[in-house]
Amino acid sequence: MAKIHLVEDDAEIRRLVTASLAGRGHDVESTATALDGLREIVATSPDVVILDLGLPDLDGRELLRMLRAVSQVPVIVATARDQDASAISLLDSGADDYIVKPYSVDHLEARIRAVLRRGAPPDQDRRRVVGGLVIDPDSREARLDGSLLDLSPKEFDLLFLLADRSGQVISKREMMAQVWREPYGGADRTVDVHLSTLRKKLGETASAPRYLHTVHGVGIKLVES
Amino acid sequence: MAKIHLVEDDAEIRRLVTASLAGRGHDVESTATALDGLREIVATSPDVVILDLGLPDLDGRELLRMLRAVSQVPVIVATARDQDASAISLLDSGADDYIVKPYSVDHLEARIRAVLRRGAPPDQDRRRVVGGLVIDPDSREARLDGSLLDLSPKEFDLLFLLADRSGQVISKREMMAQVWREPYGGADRTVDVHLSTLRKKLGETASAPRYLHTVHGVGIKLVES
DNA sequence: GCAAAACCTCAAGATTTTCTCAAGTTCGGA
DNA sequence: TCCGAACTTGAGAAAATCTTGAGGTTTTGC
Repeated sequence: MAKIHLVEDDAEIRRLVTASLAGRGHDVESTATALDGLREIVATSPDVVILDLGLPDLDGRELLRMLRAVSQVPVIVATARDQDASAISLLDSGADDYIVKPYSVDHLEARIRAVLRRGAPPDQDRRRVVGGLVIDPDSREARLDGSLLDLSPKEFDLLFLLADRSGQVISKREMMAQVWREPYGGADRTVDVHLSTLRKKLGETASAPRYLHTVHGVGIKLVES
Repeated sequence: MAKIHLVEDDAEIRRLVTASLAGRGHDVESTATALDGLREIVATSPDVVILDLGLPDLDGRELLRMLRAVSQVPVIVATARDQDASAISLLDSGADDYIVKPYSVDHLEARIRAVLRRGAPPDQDRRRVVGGLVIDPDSREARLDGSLLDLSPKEFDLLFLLADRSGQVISKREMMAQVWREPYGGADRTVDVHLSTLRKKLGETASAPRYLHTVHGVGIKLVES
């Protein structure tokens, strides 16, 4: 599920938490000291860091500050009950959440989820739907009437460009500029060939198009039927 | 923002989605059954319909078909994950988009925006309208009394030029300059021939013009009747 | 009412633009 | 380095469009 890094000096707790989270499908690594932790976190860039206070070599606040200098990773601070106040104040220093020891792994996982959800980029959905065609640039999947199309990178980009402005005619010159990022040298069959294979994969022909309609002398537009 | 109608039999989901969308400034109504939904949609003509599959009284496809018989309103189909394929296939049956349950309201709103955007005229609308003639240079579509005309590139450009300055007389010299980007050699039948085919496609003749009026000795002007 | 000038139409031939196949070329991973 | 998918390129076929020349019509000026 998520890649988690645990910084915790108590070997027993480390073993326990690691095992529990791993058992829930997470990818867990751990270190026992602040400096090791810092190094590992930077090297492996986990999705979340769980940081125990009271590490032997460095104050939690100190580690947090160093970490924030090099990474935006969400951090959950774990603290013993009597250190409560100090943990809360850590929220101001860059921690994203805290949990009081001893904690249950259920609780911990709930916090992890919350932090991940919060930090995740607003899940804008860039899907484009045109009739029976669904094109999702995030997963780079395109479906026709529900079944997945096997498209090469250029083919996908081309189809997305056309779908993004479906109904509008797009010139080959523009396709070349958008998809290839190159100026268009007139006598170029590259775009044509890609359109041709695209048509083949969409199960249509140039003379009987379902989606890719050529507008002679101008370009191509994507509209259904 | 938009007037939305939700058809969803689960009261809890209905309450939740309604509240969320309303909180974002939308005007939301909802119904729990297909038949109520149909009635309400026809009566209130919303901007978008969100349609849950698996309604108690009627199959989603059935409702969609009935709805399409009386309305062009954009429909977003909501479906449980295991019904995925069926939802996608509904795209062929008149749905405009789909979303998989459970969905976040963020997602839903993104989809709503997408379908509304699709229906709305593009940012800047370059269309020209003269009587029953509509000419859209972005899609390169020209319609006469609602039905699509099949025009060649030059014909389209010519018609657009005339429509762009409808009411004004435009000389052949200028047409040649604008559409052909070439100096005008007096004895040139090219423009005449194109105007002729254009008239044919507009269903008119030179002696009984509806749109293309000849101004003897000067040029042509496009005005209705 | 007549002739000249300006327009219109038709159809065939010339051109332009697209499409597709097949044969290279590249590029990244095994 | 070798293999294979992806991308390019060239050439010819196929479409679609454009142009041209030869009349036929309508309009204008006398």
